[in-house]
Amino acid sequence: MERAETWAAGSSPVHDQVVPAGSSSSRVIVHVDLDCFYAQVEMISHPELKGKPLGVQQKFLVVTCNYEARELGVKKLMNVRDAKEKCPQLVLVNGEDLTRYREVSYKVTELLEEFSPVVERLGFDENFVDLTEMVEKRLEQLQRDEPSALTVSGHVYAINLHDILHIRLLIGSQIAAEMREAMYNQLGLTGCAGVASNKLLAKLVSGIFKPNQQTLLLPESSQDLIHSLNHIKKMPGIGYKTTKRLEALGISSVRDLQTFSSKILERELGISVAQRIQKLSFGEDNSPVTPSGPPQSFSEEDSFKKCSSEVEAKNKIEELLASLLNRVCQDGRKPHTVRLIIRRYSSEKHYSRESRQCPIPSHIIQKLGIGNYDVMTPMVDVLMKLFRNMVNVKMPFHLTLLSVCFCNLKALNTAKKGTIDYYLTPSLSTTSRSGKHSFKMKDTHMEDF
DNA sequence: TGGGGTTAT
DNA sequence: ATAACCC
Repeated sequence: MERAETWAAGSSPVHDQVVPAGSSSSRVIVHVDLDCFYAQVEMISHPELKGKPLGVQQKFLVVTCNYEARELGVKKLMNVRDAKEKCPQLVLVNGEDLTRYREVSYKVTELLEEFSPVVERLGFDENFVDLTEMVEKRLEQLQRDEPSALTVSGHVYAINLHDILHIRLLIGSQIAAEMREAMYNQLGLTGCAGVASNKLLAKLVSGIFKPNQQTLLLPESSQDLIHSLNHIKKMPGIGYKTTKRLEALGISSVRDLQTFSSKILERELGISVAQRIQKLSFGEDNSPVTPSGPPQSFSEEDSFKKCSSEVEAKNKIEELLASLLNRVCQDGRKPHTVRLIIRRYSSEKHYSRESRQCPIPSHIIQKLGIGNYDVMTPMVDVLMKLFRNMVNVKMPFHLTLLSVCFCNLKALNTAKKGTIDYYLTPSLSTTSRSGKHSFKMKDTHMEDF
């Protein structure tokens, strides 16, 4: 593998900082970012596509593409028309079904969790891992087994081996290299990594050398890094809306935000957002790496030019629901809430969705683990009630998106017979022992209950 | 702009 | 239920 790079231009002043081992104030975080993820998954599924310019299409967009395509001028989220014009040889595959991408995405997260359980997902192709504890262990092991045996492989710039913070980050970058090696050996995937002292900096630095490389940020270079962002909208955590409001205040650069009056910013954006983003502008981010665990929700959506009848809507909802039920079945947990989301056509207005949600009736929840067709009809009925609550079907309407979401997921019941929980659990102490449903219990695995 | 996700209010 | 953020 290529060597790890350290992003630091100038010479670093050598001031020894004494931070006690295990000090809570200094963390080692890695951000792992897969290269053009959907395109990589497609090339693994279809090896004959390797070497060709490849784009992944959703509706009329090329949502991502491999580096061969990028060299020929194709960009992410480019129109299919423009992309074909730029690059007539472009091969397109449909990527509207996310199933395979989702599966591979979780394999990556699980692989990273083997290094350290504290892994936070960001989308399908990015993960943060808090390496602080693992680094501490390796440091202790080094001091015990091989005193003064820490070697730097490859060229690392401006590192001070007498600075314990540098050493800890360096060990973090060694772990990052092992993670990328494991991703390649076990899953065939390449990606970037950034190692730094917090999530913001790790994420920013992971993108410095692209593709399939990793970068270590030493604390002395963090100001250079954040000022290399030429606009505040590039700062993760400052989105479309906040950018507009900041621009209205005359703030456009990172330094503008750093030097802007905190009082006025708090008045304009609220204390929470103001304080958070102003700290971000200094490269400060104390947000923890929060283990993602299993997903909080499952959703499926479809967008289209026009849906204007109830029958049409019902057909689309049935399609979304069928896929969702398979996913819920695989997951094992049971959702207790269902939500329907729509987007209405509007000529100008920016992108707004409406939703209605309700609890899933308990008799439907019980049938969720096992099958498909018993649940299909009553669930569609529930969803169509939500639909008619949002859309007056007696009036003309024009929708451009439908989405169904299952959330409020609860683990399967582990209540054991004879315990208080058992008798307080309706599905166990009442329904499953009484009458017509009891035969179903024979088909399902009792240890699941 | 797609087809997903999360948290805060 | 919506709005903001992330990919």
